[in-house]
Amino acid sequence: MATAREVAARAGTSTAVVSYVFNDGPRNVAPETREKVLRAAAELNYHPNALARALSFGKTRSIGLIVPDIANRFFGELARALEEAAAARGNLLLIGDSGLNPEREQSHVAAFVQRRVDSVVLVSLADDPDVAPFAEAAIPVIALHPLAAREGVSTISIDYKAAAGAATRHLLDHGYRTIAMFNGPSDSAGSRQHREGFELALSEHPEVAATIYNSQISRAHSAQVALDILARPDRPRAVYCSTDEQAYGVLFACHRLGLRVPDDVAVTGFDGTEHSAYSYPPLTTIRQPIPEIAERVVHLLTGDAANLPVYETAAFDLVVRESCGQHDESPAAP
Amino acid sequence: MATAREVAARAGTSTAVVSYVFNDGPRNVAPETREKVLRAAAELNYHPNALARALSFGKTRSIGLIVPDIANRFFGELARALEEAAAARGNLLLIGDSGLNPEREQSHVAAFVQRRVDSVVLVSLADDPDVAPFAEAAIPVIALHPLAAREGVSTISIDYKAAAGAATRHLLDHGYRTIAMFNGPSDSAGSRQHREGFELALSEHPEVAATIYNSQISRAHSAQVALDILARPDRPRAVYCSTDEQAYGVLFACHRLGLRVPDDVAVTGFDGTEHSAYSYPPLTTIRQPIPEIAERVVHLLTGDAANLPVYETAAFDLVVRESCGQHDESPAAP
DNA sequence: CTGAAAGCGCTTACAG
DNA sequence: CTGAAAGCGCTTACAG
Repeated sequence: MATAREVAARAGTSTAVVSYVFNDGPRNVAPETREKVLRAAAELNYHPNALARALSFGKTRSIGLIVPDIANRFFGELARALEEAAAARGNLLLIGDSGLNPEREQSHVAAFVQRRVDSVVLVSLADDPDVAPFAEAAIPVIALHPLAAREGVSTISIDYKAAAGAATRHLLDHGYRTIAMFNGPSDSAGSRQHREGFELALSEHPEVAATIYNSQISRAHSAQVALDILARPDRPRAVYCSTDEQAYGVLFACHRLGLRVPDDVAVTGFDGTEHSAYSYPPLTTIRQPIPEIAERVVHLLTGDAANLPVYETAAFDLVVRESCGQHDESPAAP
Repeated sequence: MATAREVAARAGTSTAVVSYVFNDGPRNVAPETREKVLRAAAELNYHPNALARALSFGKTRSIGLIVPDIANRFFGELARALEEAAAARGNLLLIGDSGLNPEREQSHVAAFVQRRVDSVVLVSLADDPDVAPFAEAAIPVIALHPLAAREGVSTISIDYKAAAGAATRHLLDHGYRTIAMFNGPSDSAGSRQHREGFELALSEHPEVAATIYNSQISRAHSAQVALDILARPDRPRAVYCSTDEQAYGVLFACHRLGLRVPDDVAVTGFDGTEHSAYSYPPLTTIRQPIPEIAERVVHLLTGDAANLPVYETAAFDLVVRESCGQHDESPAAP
């Protein structure tokens, strides 16, 4: 690979000027000199070494993203949106996939510190992730989920409790009086907010029988749990799911058991990725504004760090489709 | 961030020794000295700067991955498997998502060259991607799809033609005599092989009426195309899809149109990600051996570059589920 | 407008 | 076993 030194030699100038040309500054370069440099660079196929540049400049122009599971559609859409927003500002997004393994997550934290990413977007597997390495390295972090302890870590997310309430209330408005909740596997801040929203909505309807179950965030496990619960004679009339993935598992179980959705069992999801419109039947769900969140996050992370930390709430939508029941003008008892 | 110099000073030794300790070589270090270094490093919270290390060492211990769309489950599972295999060898996987945008793909090529990844795993949007920048930088590339021109670029993939033939033959064995093919959008080497395998299988059955359609690799678009085709009176009895995503779109269209799968329309997919087992009905599909391919790719890429290029074929499975028809012992006409 | 030189934080022959 | 020093390929005050 050609170096700036070689380009400079061929152009009959110095490495300083090569740098000025490729960075459009910080000094001006005479038009002819610039031309000569560009020509020499093209002839030698010069690609500035980003490592050396970063080492010298002190910034890598890269943002690290840590997600629990990149194969999960929600995180895939998130990564795509962040990548786009980052690229628009000349930044590279480095994706670290934890693969649902907390140790892997920690190793990504270490890797990102060592690679000196400028900032980090974190969706942790842990309720209270250890972000000390980032703090010590003065690397700003924005978490996209509720954190147990907010010690200086920025947070941008929807109001899970309010969203959970909205979905639950929609089920209640349909007239369903036995409702199961499929919540996430652990007692995390996130699942706690789901539960609080769910229970708050139900508290207005003391006659409603509700049960809370936990399942992993995967179709496979959710299906397994649902297969058991929905086969019982006292199966719930409606199921609130804390993720679309879990909802797909419940839909699968319904089909397996010959139960019709929404006629026998109503289902709502949560996250609202594009695929939720293509399930059978299409899924009623809470849509998270992924592009807006991504744009906002990258804006903050590439801007003045003095504006951080930040604790922001993004707006969500309840997207009503067919999995929860008829869309009557009057959403009364079916 | 503490530097090796500061650690050395605190430990009363030199940066060379700090390096020897953190790299376990290339020179030995006396046990007490090592202890002192480790203690000083811990006290100062030292994290070696990977950029400086890479600049000096000449290797970044990172592998670049370029995929067409990270939100597509197939590429998500691929990224997850590659990440795992890379991590097992102390390498970081950098994921570049092209977001179905060829320009973005090219910018990832440039970014990876500038960041001096040690090697690249490529799934291109183009039939004949421009990998010259990698060649010039002496960065080995393994493509995971058939390439139009094999000019020195390694390739590891299943035999698409044989797999397409297997799926098509399965449909024929069920007795279906009008079969539509949903192929990818472009005239790429990949879609050509799908078509060849499809047509070769059909050539043994001149009585079969087959039509080939093209759709993008997305549920949304495939559903749209299928909604049109399957609403016609002369709709096909079976649909061969060149990806699971397209198959999900076809399933959606069937449900929308009130057609039963497989009783009215049989469907097969291609790729065989985990989700194919949870569709309604579960999808008959060709399963690609993602973990094996990932393992093999990373093994080759982190090994001796003299072994490259390589042109390998991985084994596939035909996974028979319910979307194609009854699983009788005797797969005859239904 | 341009160049010589120091410095970013490591690694590694080379001496000792 | 250990250290002084050169070098990886850039950027950027500092002079001119």
